[in-house]
Amino acid sequence: SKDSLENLLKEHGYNITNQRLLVFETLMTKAPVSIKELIDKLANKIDRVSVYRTVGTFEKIGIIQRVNVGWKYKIELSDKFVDHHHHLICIKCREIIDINDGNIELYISQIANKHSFDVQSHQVEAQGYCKDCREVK
Amino acid sequence: SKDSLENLLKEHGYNITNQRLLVFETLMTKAPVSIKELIDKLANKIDRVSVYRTVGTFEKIGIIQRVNVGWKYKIELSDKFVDHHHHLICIKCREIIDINDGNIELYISQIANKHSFDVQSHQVEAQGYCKDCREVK
DNA sequence: GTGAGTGCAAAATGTTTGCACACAT
DNA sequence: ATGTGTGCAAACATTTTGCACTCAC
Repeated sequence: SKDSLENLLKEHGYNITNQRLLVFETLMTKAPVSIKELIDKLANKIDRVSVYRTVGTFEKIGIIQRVNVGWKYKIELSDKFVDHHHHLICIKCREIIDINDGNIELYISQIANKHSFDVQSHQVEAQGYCKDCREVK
Repeated sequence: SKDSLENLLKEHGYNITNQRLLVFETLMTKAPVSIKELIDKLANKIDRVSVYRTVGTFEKIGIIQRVNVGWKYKIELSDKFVDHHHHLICIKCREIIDINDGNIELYISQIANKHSFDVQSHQVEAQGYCKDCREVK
């Protein structure tokens, strides 16, 4: 049921290029990456500028989403490719733990209804100490 | 029960200066502001660099918190000065609607427990169309 | 062949740092 | 008087733009 990169690109009238495939491939590693990490990982394959542009078009057609980590953002594949989830972020070791649970969506839509607000997307994020770090705090 | 700026500064060994008072005053207008807006509003009173530094120290001692709006961040007074809340952000008119509700904290702590995660702070944010904009979408 | 995509250079924007002077205590 | 805070200049980092060349279709 998950979409394919090629289809999404074609659907929106974008060409399939080696650079776009490479960026996508890098994002497939699952963990959110900062744009700097993305640029560095692909440094000798894609120009920095093209990484920015690819991220821009990927975002526009819903291939990726940005998640906020410590007031910088990171990039991860969108719900079209990965199950919808949220993040727990350890403020010591910087680990990012995915959480999946339907209740929160229900909760958000209830609140939104009260305000006649039509929700298109949402994020939940919590910072704290992960299992390993909470002991040595 | 809310703290005062002066106390917090003194407690942490910071001086009370006109610049810090001015930044605080600007944030009192309640709506989250971007750092650019802050700099511009105070342009002929405080140097850009000092705004950055003031935001840095305010954040360090918990006077302000950053909220994410469309992958940039904005700045607002922390829970020490304003009741804890979350945001609905209209993707058309950019209005930010505060939401207050205790259930979500309960929900987050439940999930965190499952992962033995010790939550220190959290954010919930939803994007969509506000009451006025959903009709003309 | 044609238009979309890329790389390179450069501009624009955002943020941090060093240092001399000014101000709060 | 002392040391913290500020402004200015400059460094540094991040993101965007212009343009000629290249590649996907």
